[in-house]
Amino acid sequence: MPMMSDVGAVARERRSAFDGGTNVREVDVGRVQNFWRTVERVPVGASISADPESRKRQIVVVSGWIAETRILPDGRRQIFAFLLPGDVASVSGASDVGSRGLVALTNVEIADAAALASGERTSASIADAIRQGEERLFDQIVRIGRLTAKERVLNLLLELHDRLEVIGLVKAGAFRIPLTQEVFADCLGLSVVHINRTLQQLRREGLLTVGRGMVTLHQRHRLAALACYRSDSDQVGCERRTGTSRD
Amino acid sequence: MPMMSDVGAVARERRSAFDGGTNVREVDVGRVQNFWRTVERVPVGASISADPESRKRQIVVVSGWIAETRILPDGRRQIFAFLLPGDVASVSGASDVGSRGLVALTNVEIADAAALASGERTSASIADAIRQGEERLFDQIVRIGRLTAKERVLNLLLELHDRLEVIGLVKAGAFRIPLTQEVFADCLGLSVVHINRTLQQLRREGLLTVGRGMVTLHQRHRLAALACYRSDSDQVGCERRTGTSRD
DNA sequence: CGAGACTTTGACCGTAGTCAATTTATGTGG
DNA sequence: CCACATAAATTGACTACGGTCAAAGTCTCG
Repeated sequence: MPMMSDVGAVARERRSAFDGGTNVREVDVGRVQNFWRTVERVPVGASISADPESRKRQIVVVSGWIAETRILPDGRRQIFAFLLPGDVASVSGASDVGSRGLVALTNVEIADAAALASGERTSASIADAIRQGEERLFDQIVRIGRLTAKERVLNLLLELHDRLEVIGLVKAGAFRIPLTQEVFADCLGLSVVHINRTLQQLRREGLLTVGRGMVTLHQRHRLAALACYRSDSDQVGCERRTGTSRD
Repeated sequence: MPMMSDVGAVARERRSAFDGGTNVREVDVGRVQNFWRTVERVPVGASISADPESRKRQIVVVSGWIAETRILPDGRRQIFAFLLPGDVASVSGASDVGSRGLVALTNVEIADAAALASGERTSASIADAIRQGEERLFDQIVRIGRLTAKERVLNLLLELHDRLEVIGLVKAGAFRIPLTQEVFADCLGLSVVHINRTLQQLRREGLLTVGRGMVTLHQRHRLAALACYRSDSDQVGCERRTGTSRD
């Protein structure tokens, strides 16, 4: 039985992402309409690059999942982060080997961040989204630099859970992740096989339920401790750290 | 015979860091004087935190090395980046477990970035320094996420070499690194023992010379390929990627 | 010269990777 | 609605890169 999949069927997350995602409410109607005019659709698997003329540009994810990646000349791939509805990212021109690139993991809708940044409240929330994105890079570094495979998987799932919850994409503790185990592996610096085995172990331990693109985390609090997970500001405890660890 | 050490004797890098480091020349005298007035000394080992009142602040490294780190509740440590003369970083209040903190790896001199950001040229170069710092975070993620121990060490050394060269701290291909093998390990997500063995291997292969806080990289071009190193914009080739690799 | 901080080494272990084959979706055309 | 092709998830066997422990060996410096 498959665990995750659905790399393309989850794109209709919903338009209302911004109602809860970034704090963009209370913007006057004119600007909102102008904003929606810039929305653009990107199909699964497509890479998002800036128009040839316009050097750089910042986009806001309206719906769908995007992966920020880099491909090494020998084929190895590293995914830096996942962009969810409400997230902001800057797009560079080239998406070739060696540089950073954005790839749509599902059908995606993106819009121009500039079109939103008209009011001070909106531009402030955009700046905030960017800051959070940077903050997550540090978590990512800790994850692949100092956590074990099990901790990495849990930690990432916890982060995704919390981020999705904020934008209302978690129902009854469960949420969709349109991620292939391979994508997971490339994000966490592990091999697909090992990701697979780690997930199974976590399932056997009853820590989570995963399959068909859906994930449910059980015992959130305990998981946070197990994965050295720190939700945004508060930091949680973390087990082990003495000699060999089995478990 | 020791390889690296000198965790504290290398702080007098030189005042002229900015002459070549960031593009801050041609600023009027008044501002420069005002800037130097904000310079502050930090002793080796001390952690740099923002004053209790002033929430956040940005600093510019004038001389010495700083490590941007995070300590996990169980003691594991991850170093995100090394800050060299000319680099800019934002300091948060707390430097406790779980959050990001700056630690002086040598005696350090730092100044207020704000004091520099008066002219448009200066503030532009500061923004540039920040952007480069962010860019390096991605390299760091690739390093610990997808490179082997040997590649990580070489890659980091190459980066440090290039950064130090720009600010004139490389003489005859050699440069000082006031880094303990332990610091190296915590940055690259490896154990001290393995860092030690990797360095020895690299030495035996004649790829580099290291000891007494000095490092010299031999065959730069070949190293870049071996370590998947991409100097700033251009990307270099990368070997291996098929089955077991000995070497 | 002794204490403490670093670097080295050796022995041994285990987490995670590689290969390759199998099973299970998912999707498409008839 | 079924056969087949393809993508994704699993498994088993075996390997190796990197970690842990612990005991030297070196430096540095007061």
